[in-house]
Amino acid sequence: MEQVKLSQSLEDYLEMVHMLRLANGIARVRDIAAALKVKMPSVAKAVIELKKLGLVTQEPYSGIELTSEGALVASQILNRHILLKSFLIKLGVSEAIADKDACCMEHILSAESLEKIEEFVNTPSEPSKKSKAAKSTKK
Amino acid sequence: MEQVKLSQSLEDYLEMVHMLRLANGIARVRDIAAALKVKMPSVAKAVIELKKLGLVTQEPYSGIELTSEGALVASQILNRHILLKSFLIKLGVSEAIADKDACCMEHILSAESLEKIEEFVNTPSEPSKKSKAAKSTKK
DNA sequence: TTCTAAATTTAGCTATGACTAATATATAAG
DNA sequence: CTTATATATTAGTCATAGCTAAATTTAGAA
Repeated sequence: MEQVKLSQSLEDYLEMVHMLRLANGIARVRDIAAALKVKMPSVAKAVIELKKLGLVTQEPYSGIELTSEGALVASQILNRHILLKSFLIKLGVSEAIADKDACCMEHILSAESLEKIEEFVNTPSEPSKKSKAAKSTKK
Repeated sequence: MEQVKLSQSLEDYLEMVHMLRLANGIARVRDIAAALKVKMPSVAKAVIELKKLGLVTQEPYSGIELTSEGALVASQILNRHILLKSFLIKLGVSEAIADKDACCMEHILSAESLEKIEEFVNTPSEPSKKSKAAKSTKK
């Protein structure tokens, strides 16, 4: 595997294809545009790029499919998103903001930071009544 | 104050002007280019933009100065950088990676997430088993 | 079936932000 | 003081990624 290097924008499009297919079974240009708050021609252009990269396929005028490599990359991105969202929520960030910020962070963090964040998320927190004082880090 | 909305790129340039002035007393195009790993003409262009926005001033062929507003915005960005770097280091990320990742995160996180991260950083941690945590002489 | 509306695509414009090459200015060496 | 080198600027190219307007195709309603 040659590790495709995607722009943040293309990562967003690819991830959204994956999410819409999980949610609706199909990823349509219209829905991608609505979800990412861009216009349909922007989606069409992005899909052309993703096709060139071998990450998606599409019959003309129909829904977008993921190739096996596209599915792999998309799920990696989605996993980062989920991890980062959980992480922010654990810090006390509201869900909506956690989702939005995770969406930006998922494209930029190094493997090392992601790893440490994962360790943190997987560390059970002590009886959290409201304590802002973390005590024991039991693993 | 009308809250200038800067691109990530311009935030990086403005922050670097500030850092170089703190470190060397002067921010030169050459040093900004070296620090941000871009070429000098890219810096020149960015400086033109920052001048238009009233954030920096510059005598032709000399160093870049911050306006009072520029200094304010730059120090806000730098403070975010410092916070995020401390945060990553507290999670166990190495200093170099923490610095690099902080540099990306500083442009994207919402006020709410920054606030929660700040709370986390300011929470004393108990003796960690692998204390490779903060101890470093940051520059 | 026919036609209208929605979805998709194409063409082309704009802004940002990088680059190289060439020019202008400043600084340092002799 | 003159000149070579370093620094800064200008001009122009390219890629990304958004947009609008217009053309094409699909699909649903009459």
